[in-house]
Amino acid sequence: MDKKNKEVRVRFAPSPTGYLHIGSARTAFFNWLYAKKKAGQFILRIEDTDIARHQEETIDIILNSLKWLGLDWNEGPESGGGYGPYRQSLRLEIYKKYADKLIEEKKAYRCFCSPESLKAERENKKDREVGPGDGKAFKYDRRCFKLSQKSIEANIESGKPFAIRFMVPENEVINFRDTVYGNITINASNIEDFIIIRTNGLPTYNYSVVVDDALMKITHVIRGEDHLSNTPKQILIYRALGFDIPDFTHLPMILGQDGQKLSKRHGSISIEKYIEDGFLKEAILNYLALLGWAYDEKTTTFSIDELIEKFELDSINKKPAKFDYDKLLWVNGYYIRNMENSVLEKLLETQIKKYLASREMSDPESSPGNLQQKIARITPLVKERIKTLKESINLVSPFFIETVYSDQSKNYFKNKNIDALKILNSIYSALDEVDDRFPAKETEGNLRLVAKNLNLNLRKVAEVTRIAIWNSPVSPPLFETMEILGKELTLRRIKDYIKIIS
RNA sequence: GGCCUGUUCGUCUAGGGGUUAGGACAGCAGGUUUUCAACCUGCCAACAGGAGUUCGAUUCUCCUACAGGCUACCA
Repeated sequence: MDKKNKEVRVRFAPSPTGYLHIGSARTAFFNWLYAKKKAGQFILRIEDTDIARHQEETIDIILNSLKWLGLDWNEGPESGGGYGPYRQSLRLEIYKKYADKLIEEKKAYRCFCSPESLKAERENKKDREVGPGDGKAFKYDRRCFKLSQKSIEANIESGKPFAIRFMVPENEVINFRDTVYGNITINASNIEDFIIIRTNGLPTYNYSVVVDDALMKITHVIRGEDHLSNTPKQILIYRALGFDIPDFTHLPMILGQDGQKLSKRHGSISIEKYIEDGFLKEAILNYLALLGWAYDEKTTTFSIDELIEKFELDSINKKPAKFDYDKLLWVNGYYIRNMENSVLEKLLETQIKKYLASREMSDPESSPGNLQQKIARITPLVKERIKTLKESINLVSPFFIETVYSDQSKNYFKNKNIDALKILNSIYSALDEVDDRFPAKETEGNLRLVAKNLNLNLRKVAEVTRIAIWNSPVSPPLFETMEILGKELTLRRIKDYIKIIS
């Protein structure tokens, strides 16, 4: 069939060694975007062939992070599909079958050498090369390929463990075109006979990935740049097995601010952590899209639909990108600011409930319905002031918990040339005159009057009030805040604070 | 060591044989303002270095430097 008309099938193939890494999330996202753009299929496959590092429970974490990001897949371990199973640990028979075929065709062979002895040889070679050396890396000398049929059988008979090595053709040139990196040519003589099936019967990455991608009819392999150097090996396998070779697209790495591969010491690298810290999936995805890709010279924010429309694999650039947390924060704030209030309310509600639960309290004075209403009134006040959902707690907690004045608040006016006590007494009476609904307009009007009478600017009066009712020099807009707090609470706090500084 | 790849403001990037090298984040300054934000205005700031090709190179070629990846019975 014409390649152009073939249905696009892409895949994301994480190995369950921890959590969904921010870099893997980008890889998944670019695959997903491409599938959506081409109305193709997005396949999820779990590469769990490394027993030592494999952790069963992390599969769920990864799947949940993908779901949270909205990167839904058409075929995968849970959903199934026509090309399963979608976990490599369940496909061992398949790998074995093709390995046997390769052995039969003399394109692979059993290797009885022990890993330990080979490792020793390798080290040895390295030591000897402290001088100019011969310019060649250690390459397995194929000694097990040269074994006679008889000794092979004897070895098998005696139960001697073996791995299976791929027989790399000599003097073969491998040439492929990467969507991002362009034409890559390397000579097979630089590649040693690498292992495709380990002694324990499990396949290695470079082999299983080919078998799976081919059998799952993957048309476009989109993955991290760390696999670019592995691609020639894989192409050799495709050729040996007579499989169609897919298109390759390698994505530049994501690095930490120090230019090193993004790792734990750079801070948050798992999607989970970003969820917990109050990031929005739209913001994360938008930011990730901009790491290594740009649409034009100015656009920095894209909805998912716009990305699907505008995203192109061949405009991805080659340079590794440093992860800029500040820019992510900005993007997140942008999305919060531009969000429907009703949507933000729900998110804030979850956040606030979690916070209250962590303090083992429910909203002290409101029923659940009241809590919702209260949050609905608070939302527009904080919308432009937060960069993450989690951050909202700092700004909003005095709405929900009793104030315990900090030392900073208690001493706030000590060395300032302000008669806070006098001002507060005036404020108290001025506010007491406002009716019980405590509308912002009226409280503001009254406080302006106080300012005028005391010959102060509103700024000073607001400052004093803010410390008293909010226990902080920073708050949401003061008069709206008092309105939501209500007359009773507001006045009570002012009274409390007066007592403290008296 | 070998092989592969890359290098535009601090960061993400646009651009591309002749441009005041553009935008965004961050930073700085100002405006607005009841604080903090948001918003508006302005400023700072880049083609790694050296050769070559060319009338002209940041753009093309080569070399160097630096960085990353692979070179595993990790993925």
